[in-house]
Amino acid sequence: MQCAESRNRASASKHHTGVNAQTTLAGSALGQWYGPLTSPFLAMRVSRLMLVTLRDDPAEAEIVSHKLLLRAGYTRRISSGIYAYLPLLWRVLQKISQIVREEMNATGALEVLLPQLQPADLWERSGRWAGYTAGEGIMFHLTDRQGREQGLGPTHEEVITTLAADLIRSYRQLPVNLYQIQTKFRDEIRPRFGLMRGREFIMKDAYSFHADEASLRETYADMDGAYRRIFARCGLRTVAVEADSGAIGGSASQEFMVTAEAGEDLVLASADGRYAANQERAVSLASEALPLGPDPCQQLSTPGQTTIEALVAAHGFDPSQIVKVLLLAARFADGTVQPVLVSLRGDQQLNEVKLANALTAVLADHGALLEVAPIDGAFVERWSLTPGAIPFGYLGPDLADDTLDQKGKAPGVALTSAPQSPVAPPRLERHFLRLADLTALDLPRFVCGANQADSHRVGATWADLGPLPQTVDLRAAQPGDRCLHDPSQHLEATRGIEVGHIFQLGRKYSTALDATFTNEAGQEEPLWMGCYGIGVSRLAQAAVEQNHDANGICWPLAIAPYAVIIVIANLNEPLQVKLAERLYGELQSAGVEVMLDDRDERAGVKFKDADLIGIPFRVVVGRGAASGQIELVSRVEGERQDLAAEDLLTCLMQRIRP
RNA sequence: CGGGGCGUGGCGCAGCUUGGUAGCGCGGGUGCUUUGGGAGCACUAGGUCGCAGGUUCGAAUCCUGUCGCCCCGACCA
Repeated sequence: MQCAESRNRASASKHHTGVNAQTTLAGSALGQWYGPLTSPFLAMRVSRLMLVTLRDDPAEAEIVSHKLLLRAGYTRRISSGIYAYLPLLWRVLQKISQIVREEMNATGALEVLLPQLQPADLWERSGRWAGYTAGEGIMFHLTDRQGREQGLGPTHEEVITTLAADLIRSYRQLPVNLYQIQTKFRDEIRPRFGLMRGREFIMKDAYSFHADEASLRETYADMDGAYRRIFARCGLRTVAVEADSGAIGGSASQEFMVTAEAGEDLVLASADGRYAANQERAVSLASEALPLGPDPCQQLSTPGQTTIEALVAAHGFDPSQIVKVLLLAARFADGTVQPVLVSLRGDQQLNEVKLANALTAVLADHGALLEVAPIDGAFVERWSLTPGAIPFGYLGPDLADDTLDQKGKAPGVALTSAPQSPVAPPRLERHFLRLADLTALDLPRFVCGANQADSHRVGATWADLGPLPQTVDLRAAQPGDRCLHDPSQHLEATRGIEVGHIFQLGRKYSTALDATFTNEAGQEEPLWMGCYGIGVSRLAQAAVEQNHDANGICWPLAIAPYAVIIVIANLNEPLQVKLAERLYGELQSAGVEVMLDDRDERAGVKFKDADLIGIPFRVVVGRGAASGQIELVSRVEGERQDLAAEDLLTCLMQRIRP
């Protein structure tokens, strides 16, 4: 299939007017968008590549990988969070896809392609339509000409589970694992960093179905292994971490992080390598609290001391002796607005993700959690609460429910939400949900607000404060914390880019969408499910973030758009052109993915570009061409090697396929 | 959504405070010279300053609105 290019090689003139195989759009005959690389894509003349490299960093890019992908001509922004994949990047994406495909297939997973346009009623059945389309929801949605609502798939649980409900009847068909590599649409609150967080991006997503949880665990472990092989084959350094399941739901989940400074996630890991988790999820041992003196509880005048810092400065307390109280309001899909009092030890920070999970679990009846926001003056006004009833800055865990009483207007009159809102109108609960982190509840005696302005209590005990709040793990683990598995170990922080995530979903979606099978005993039961994602386009950029130097990208060989670039140093030297063309043909024939820089540019320009676009091996055909001598340069090590043209193929093959 | 910043030839920027109808570098084209790490010289094409109003004799510049893009945040009372 590479014959078209071979034929043209002979006719390509010095001015490169010959039509190359690449321009015949042979690729479209592949049929599959994300299909494997085939021979028409084996080689490329740079003069035909529409390659535009930039000298200056584009103003739109902030992080190095984004700058390099733009400068080296891999991508262009079309609008915020939406990018075109140019020819070189498309090859990278196809290579990554192919590695993913091979490893997925090796586990017995089946490739499919599911619709991106998905009917609202599917999402209503799973209970996610409102949450995904209203407010902070990320699903692009539209109404078709029949007036039916449709969403653009941000993920495919609903579709795949519906298919499973249709197709899976018996335990004899199980387990199965289906995957696809496809464009996803997510209307991100804030797209950023190019392909890192786009609104349209390429993802591999897989969904497995099982007769029981043990089988799910088995496939989950298979996926863990497959993912490790995929990232290793892509040449990436990754770390697998415990993760929060987030909006997808379910129980166990693990993320795969490409370690890089520009990563959006914070990973906390122990030096012994036995524990690693996303900070959202991480657990650790808090430091011991300093004990407070035995004096009985008494009021302390603390005018203007509304922060932990001020209390500490004025009275010499240690932050660990204080219970701080955060006042928040959680809004749910059914319109409920639930005031929440969170008690934390003064030296600890709230982990919002843990809080959101706790709220979702405790108040499951109210549907999806849409928002958690602080209660402040604006909130008091909005809900016509008694002004001044809530003594901000002096809150105690026992703040009375009657501070939520309304003054004046009848409930809800002045504050209905926009009439066209798809979500139920908000309705304020008139009592607090009281939660406390274990580190706060463990304090025998502590300092806390007195629920009146300018006053705290010293030596309070939980017994003094009425009913105990619900105990939940709410504190954020921090770098330096002691580890649970071995208190002599401490958590260390690394930044990471999440490129993969695997979940044990359980039966959440199968139950909601009535996807059942008949078990061995002849009874119907919901399928067990797992899901497994890889951000293919994000992975490409993460690879750049992890593999670059001052001169440009240094692609790992396995995902480089081409393995080799042959540079003709001086196009006016017929001997050089002739030798380069000969080597170009030889490498193609040997199946090497090779590009030929046949542009009429000075050598320096071509060297710079070769470095910038990051091709792993550069062959320079220059002055030595007359005597059949060429130069082989490795992009990463920069090592140069002079050799006879006849030895190039052998030498390269050793490097490329050791 | 809140905060901050930015929109001026293809790209990166200056000009704006103190209104007088655009400038620099790179890039593009042509020619000559040069030819192993982003060449030199000459000539040349290309923008009416995001868009819409307004003020003014006159607006890239001042005012209002609007659109787009980037960054931080959307928890710590």
